[in-house]
Order: sequence, then C-alpha cells, then structure tokens
Amino acid sequence: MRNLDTAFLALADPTRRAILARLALGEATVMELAEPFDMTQPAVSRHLKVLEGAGLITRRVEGTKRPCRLAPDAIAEIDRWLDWLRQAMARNYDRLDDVLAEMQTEEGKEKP
Amino acid sequence: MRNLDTAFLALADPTRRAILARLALGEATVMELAEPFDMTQPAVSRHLKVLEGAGLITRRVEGTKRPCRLAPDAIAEIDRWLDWLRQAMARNYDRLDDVLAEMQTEEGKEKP
DNA sequence: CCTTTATATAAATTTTATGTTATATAACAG
DNA sequence: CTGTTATATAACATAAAATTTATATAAAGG
Repeated sequence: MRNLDTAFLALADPTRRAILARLALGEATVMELAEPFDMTQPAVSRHLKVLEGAGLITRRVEGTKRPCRLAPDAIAEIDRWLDWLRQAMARNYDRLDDVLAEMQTEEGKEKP
Repeated sequence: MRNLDTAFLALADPTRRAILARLALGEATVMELAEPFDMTQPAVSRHLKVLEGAGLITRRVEGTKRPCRLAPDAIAEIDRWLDWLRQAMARNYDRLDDVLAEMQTEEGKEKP
C-alpha cells in the first residue's frame, strides 16, 4: 500500500500537521499558510505538494492564487488501516495463548 | 507534539506496518519477524526499535529471546489527532463561506 | 567450558527529506 | 507594456533514515 506510506509520511511532519490545523479553520492561500512559519515560501510549497500527493488537501486556481483546503475523505484509508490495527491490538490484548505464553515464561523460568 | 512525529513516521514504513500486521496474529520473536523479509536481522532490529520508540510494540525478555507484541493502547494519541482532523474536515466540508468563496471564484470570474 | 542461538550495536554507505537561494511563470494593477 | 504579487521549480546543501557488514553480548545446550 504505497498510499499509506505517503499518507503517514505526510502526517509525520509537524509543519505539515500545523498546515492541516490551519486549513481546518478554512481555506487558505500559500502565502497565508507560509506566514506563521519561520521558513521560506518554497519550503511551504513543497510541504503542500507532499500533502496534496497524500490526498490530504486539494487546491484550486484562483487567478494567481492557489487556495488550499482539506480534502474531505482523505483519511478514509488511514482510518481503515488504523481501525484494523486497533482491533488487532484489542484482540491481542485478551488473547489466551499470549497470556499463557507469558505465564510459561514467568513461571517456567526456574531450571527443571 | 514530538510523539505524533515518531508515531506517524513509524507507520510510514511498509516493513514496519507488515511487522505490526504479523504481530496482530500474536507475539513473535525478532527472528520470526525477520524471516518473511528480504532484509538482514539488524535491519529488522532497528525497525523494531522504531516501533518500540513510537510506543507501538512492547518487548519482554525470555532467555535469549525478545518476544514482541502490540502495545495495547498505542494508537490513542494518533486516534485523538485523527479524530480532531476528521471533525475539522467534516466541518470544513459543509462550511458555508467556503462554498460561497468557491461560487464567487467560479462565477465571478468573468471580467466585470 | 565451548559452541550455538538470539539479538544488539557500531561503523560505513546509500537513499530520501528538508531546507535554502536563485530563477521562472503567470496573472494582475497600473 | 511594466512592475508587482503569488506561486512553482531547479540546483544545491545538509541532515536524517534505512540498510549492510562486521562484531559484541549473553543465555542455552551440550
């Protein structure tokens, strides 16, 4: 799943998460998004490219501006995967053979 | 949030997600985890270190083995953040001023 | 003890990300 | 047209990640 790679990687950067946080307040242009960061405009453009590549944001053309907004169902696949993981974790948590394995380890330790 | 950085980064790698998938079936040792991959054991050890650092797995000591398992509530913070983002996206989706902005762009385009 | 098994760590290398400066493009304002 | 504004791209530097080979450690099995 190459898609999850890019999605998770996109979310792994604090600047990009901050950009998403800003976009949660509504659409914004590249300059507006760049303003709060101590970073050049090209750097922000690249972050936006990563976010767009991950399907997390969309851009429209408005004259010389490129307003960005959050992509509505971007996190669907991420969600599905995390749901699966969450369930696996829950299952794992109360899995009997794991408990038994642990008991065996803890108790069966003393040399027979 | 340095934590989200490491968590998302940990999930951004397909090998590591595959390792989590394997652990979803139950506890496994380093060698067992390494086996399916075309990769050396040290490489897998490092991936495990990353997963452990992200709080996604735990390890116990069993003699010379280090069985790994999924950490029960590892994805809590990720979940919280994604929940927030999801809601932001939903809010954004039916936000009136965004719709209006879009209409203005689309229609008001013709030179007055 | 000595060997093997399971894992970790170190050093070196390759790859990928991130950022910078400088420059291009393209619409807009006069 | 011309200058300015908004954004993108290219070329480069640096830094961080992923991997490998070689080696260390430590418990287990004889």
